[in-house]
Parts: sequence; C-alpha cells; structure tokens
Amino acid sequence: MKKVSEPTIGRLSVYLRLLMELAEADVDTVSSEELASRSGTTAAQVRKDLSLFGTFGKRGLGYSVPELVTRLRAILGLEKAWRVALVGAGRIGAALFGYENFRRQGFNIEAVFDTDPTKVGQRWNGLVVEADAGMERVLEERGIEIAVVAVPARAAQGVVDRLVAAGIRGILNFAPTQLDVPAGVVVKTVDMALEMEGLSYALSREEREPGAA
Amino acid sequence: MKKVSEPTIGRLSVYLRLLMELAEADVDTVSSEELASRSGTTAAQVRKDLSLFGTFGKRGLGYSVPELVTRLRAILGLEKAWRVALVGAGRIGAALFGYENFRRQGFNIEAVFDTDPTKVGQRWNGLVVEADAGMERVLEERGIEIAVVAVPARAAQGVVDRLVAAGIRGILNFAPTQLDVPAGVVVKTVDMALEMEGLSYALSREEREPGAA
DNA sequence: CAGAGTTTGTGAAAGCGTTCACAAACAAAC
DNA sequence: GTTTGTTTGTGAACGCTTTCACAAACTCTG
Ligand SMILES: NC(=O)c1ccc[n+]([C@@H]2O[C@H](COP(=O)([O-])OP(=O)(O)OC[C@H]3O[C@@H](n4cnc5c(N)ncnc54)[C@H](O)[C@@H]3O)[C@@H](O)[C@H]2O)c1
Ligand SMILES: NC(=O)c1ccc[n+]([C@@H]2O[C@H](COP(=O)([O-])OP(=O)(O)OC[C@H]3O[C@@H](n4cnc5c(N)ncnc54)[C@H](O)[C@@H]3O)[C@@H](O)[C@H]2O)c1
Repeated sequence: MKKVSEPTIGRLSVYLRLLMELAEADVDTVSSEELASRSGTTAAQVRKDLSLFGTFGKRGLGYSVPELVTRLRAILGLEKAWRVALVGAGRIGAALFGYENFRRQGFNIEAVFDTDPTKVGQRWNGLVVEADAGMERVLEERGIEIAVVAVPARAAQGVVDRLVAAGIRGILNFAPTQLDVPAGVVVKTVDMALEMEGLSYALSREEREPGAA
Repeated sequence: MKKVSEPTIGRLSVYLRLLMELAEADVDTVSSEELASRSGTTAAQVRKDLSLFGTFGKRGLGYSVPELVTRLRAILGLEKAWRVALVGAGRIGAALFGYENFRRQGFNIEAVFDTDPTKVGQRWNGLVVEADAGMERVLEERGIEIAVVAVPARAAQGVVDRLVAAGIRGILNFAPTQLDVPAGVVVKTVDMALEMEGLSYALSREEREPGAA
C-alpha cells in the first residue's frame, strides 16, 4: 500500500461525517464533486484520497453512500469501540466527558483520573473519579487503549510518561506543550491557543496590507 | 515579502511559547538548534521560519530571547489585546471562558451569547450572558473583533452568517462542521473528533501491520 | 441496444514546504 | 589581533501533496 498522509486521514474523517449525514437523509449515491464541494476540497482530491484504499466508486454514477460509510469506518478503525481514559477532571475534561458525539463515534470514556482529593471519589455519570495513584492498575483492569490528557501543561509530560509505561499507545493531548514519547506511541495535540494566534496573525496582516486574502 | 505558510505560523506560536518560558527562566540567548529540539522540529526549519520576517539572530551566538519574544509578538499580532465574543454558553464555552491562558495572551472575552433562556441573564464572572437576539448590537457596542463559536453543529452556519454580517472577520469554530464564509473572513476550526479518528486510524494500522511507525 | 452523457481512477505535471549544505559573520580565547 | 569554533541566513535540491487531464467504465434514455 502507498503511504497515506496526515491530511488525507483528516479528510477521510470529514468525508465520513458528511456521508453519515447523507445516509441520514436517505441519499444513496454521491459523486466526488458533491463530496468535494461539501467538504471544501476538490473532486480530484476526493478521488485520490479514496483511491489509496481501493476502488469504491462506479463510473458514471458515483459512490454508494452506505458502502462508503462502511469502508471509511473500517479504514479509520471505527468498527470497534475504543476504551478511553480521561486524565484531568477539570474544565476541559468535564466538557469532553459530557460530549455525546465521542461515545457516538465509538470512543467510550471508561476511567477518569485526577490528583485533586476533592475530585477523587466524585461520581461522574456513574463513573467514579479515580485517584491518580492507582492509575496503572485501573488502566490495566479496564483495558484502556487511548488516553485523553487534560491536565495543566507542567504536569503533562509526567502523566504521559506514566501512560506510556502502562502500555497506552494513543494520546489526545490538550496541554499546550510539546510531549516526548517513544516511537510507536501516537500523540495528537489540540492546541487552541495556537489557532487563536493564527487568527491574530491573519487579522493583523489584513489590517496592515488589505487585500492580501 | 515571501508568502508565509500555515505551518510556519503554527511553529512561530510554538517558538513564542518556548521563548516566554526561557525568558521566565532568565535565559537570554538561544540557538536555532535549541529552539528546534524543544519544539520538535529542525534547526534549519527554525531559521527558515524566522528568516521570512527579518534577520533576528547573531551569527556565532544565536537569538536574543527578549528580542525574539518582542518580534514574534509583533509578527503574530499579539501586541494588542483582542476583543472576543463567545457564542454558545455550553460546556465548551464555559471551559474556554474560565481559561486564564487566553486572557494572558491578550484574548479578552467581552461578550457571551446564548439562546437558552435559562442561561441568558446569568452572570459569568461579572459578565452577563446576552440573548442571541441582541447579538449584532452588543458586538458593535463592545467593538468585538473575534468570535468563538461553540454552538451545536446545526446552528453554527446560521450563527456565522450573522457574525460575518455584523462585521466579524475572525472566527474560532468548535462545531464539527464545514463553514462557508466570504473571502476576507478567517475561520479556524478546532475539531477534536477528527483528532480522535486520527488516533483510531494510527492504532488500528499498528495492529494490522506492526512496525509501520 | 446504441448513442449521449457522467463520473471514476490514475499517470504525469505542477506547486509547496522541508531539508541540505555552506559561505559569511560573529564570539571567545589566548 | 589572530585564530578557532560556533551559529546564522539562504540558494538549491529534494520529496511530498495537490492539481490536471483524459481514457476507461458505466448509466440512462429513447
Ligand atoms: N479550559 C480550556 O478551555 C482550555 C483550553 C485549551 C487548553 N486547555 C488546557 O487543558 C488542560 C486542562 O485545562 P483545564 O482548564 O481543564 O484546567 P483545570 O485546572 O480546570 O483542570 C486540570 C485538572 O487536572 C488535575 N490534575 C493536575 N495534575 C494532575 C495529574 N498529575 N494527574 C491527574 N490530574 C491532574 C487538576 O486537579 C484539575 O482537576 C491545561 O493544560 C490547559 O492548558 C484548557
Ligand atoms: N463538549 C465538548 O467536549 C465538545 C468537544 C468537541 C466539539 N464540541 C462542539 O462544540 C459545540 C458546543 O458543544 P457543547 O458540548 O458546549 O454543547 P452544549 O450543548 O453544552 O452547549 C451549546 C450551547 O449553545 C447554545 N446555543 C444553541 N444554539 C445557539 C444559537 N443559535 N446561538 C447561541 N447559542 C446557541 C445552547 O443553548 C447551549 O448553551 C458543539 O458543536 C460540539 O459539537 C464540543
């Protein structure tokens, strides 16, 4: 198989979301052109992305919506439910915990950890917030595969080291910091400050040199 | 000036964050090599990124930390404080509202809007949650420049249309949906579901073909 | 069932961003 | 003040991703 780039995977996720909306609306066929316009890319890009994984379309007709949903879910590893732990029961952690879409896509939060003694023992929707000390044991017991790190930046690397030692190989990080992990462990960082600064840059630029789209 | 790519701006934000940490620790000089290793890139990349905006370093020595902080803040448009509105006073909205780092970097949330009558009128840290109906007037009155959209996906495009009509030109979007805006308006979307699916893809791939880093 | 009209899949070309490599510039030591 | 060592700034090479363009494959209509 050809190598698949990060941007391609991101677009596949976007296509999948659109296709699920289309399936909801009982549309059964879609062209690369339509998919492209709805996802803000080009038809050629859509076809190239999909062609990396097989040939799913029918010439002259387009793609079968239900089939492509199934294929994309398989490609993205969304056929199984993932067991997820949340480390850091603060503001972002609470928001994520309550976010139904995560569960809907098959990401089940099955453990919550925090160091704060006032938080440990709280029941979150039936799930007890665990003390940070017993983390390794709980991760093991519940077969956790993915961790969401929502602790303050200076605590993040320490938490990640423990997670990795405990066998976690996928981490979604909200702390605005660079994390070091060994090869074989995948970290995705969601950095909102960075996006805000991107906006700041773009807006100041427009003020300085108008018309530079 | 040469054209500046998105990834470059992202890295400049990362450099700035590191430099502020170094300044805090009273380090006064840093090499591209050091900056690179701390931000997970290469020395050549650091130098190329910076060289797009001027020549800030001293050969044989490196970069002055305080000077580079000042320069990067100017480049990124962070010398002023931005007036920000939050649309959608839900879980994500609340988390962002309480997030001190935003204010610290000069993003001041000066208006909060929601449609939910039980939320309208609430005081959030002294700021009254406004009804969605008066949005345009409040945006105008308070000179809002950037909006954070944290409403359900199906409401997002409608909100954005109103924001754009009201003159807002920078939007940070948390709704997992494609937003259409006219040229001249900048939208950055933070899509956590997408990142999770990236993890899912990477992890399933490793299971299927181990050793494919 | 033939012909007109679509739409895919994919090599080839173009466009971008990253990495390389090195001369030029400076610091520091003696 | 000269030498040695370090680090920058940048053109050129490289590699990766996107876009182009079109033959092949299929649908649909009459
Ligand atoms: N709040 C936001 O909107 C927002 C936005 C962007 C990024 N972030 C980042 O997300 C992270 C969390 O932010 P927050 O606003 O939720 O902070 P918070 O202070 O509300 O929550 C952090 C939680 O982590 C816990 N914690 C601290 N050290 C821990 C450890 N070693 N193990 C387990 N738990 C630990 C704390 O007890 C606390 O409950 C931070 O890194 C922050 O920079 C937050
Ligand atoms: N909670 C999360 O962790 C999370 C994670 C990723 C993405 N998101 C996305 O962020 C958005 C908000 O999520 P949430 O969890 O905070 O939802 P939420 O339901 O807690 O909050 C949404 C708020 O928006 C308000 N609202 C609805 N329509 C509005 C309108 N037209 N104008 C103004 N306010 C309006 C609602 O009254 C509610 O208070 C959603 O698009 C969601 O998909 C949330």
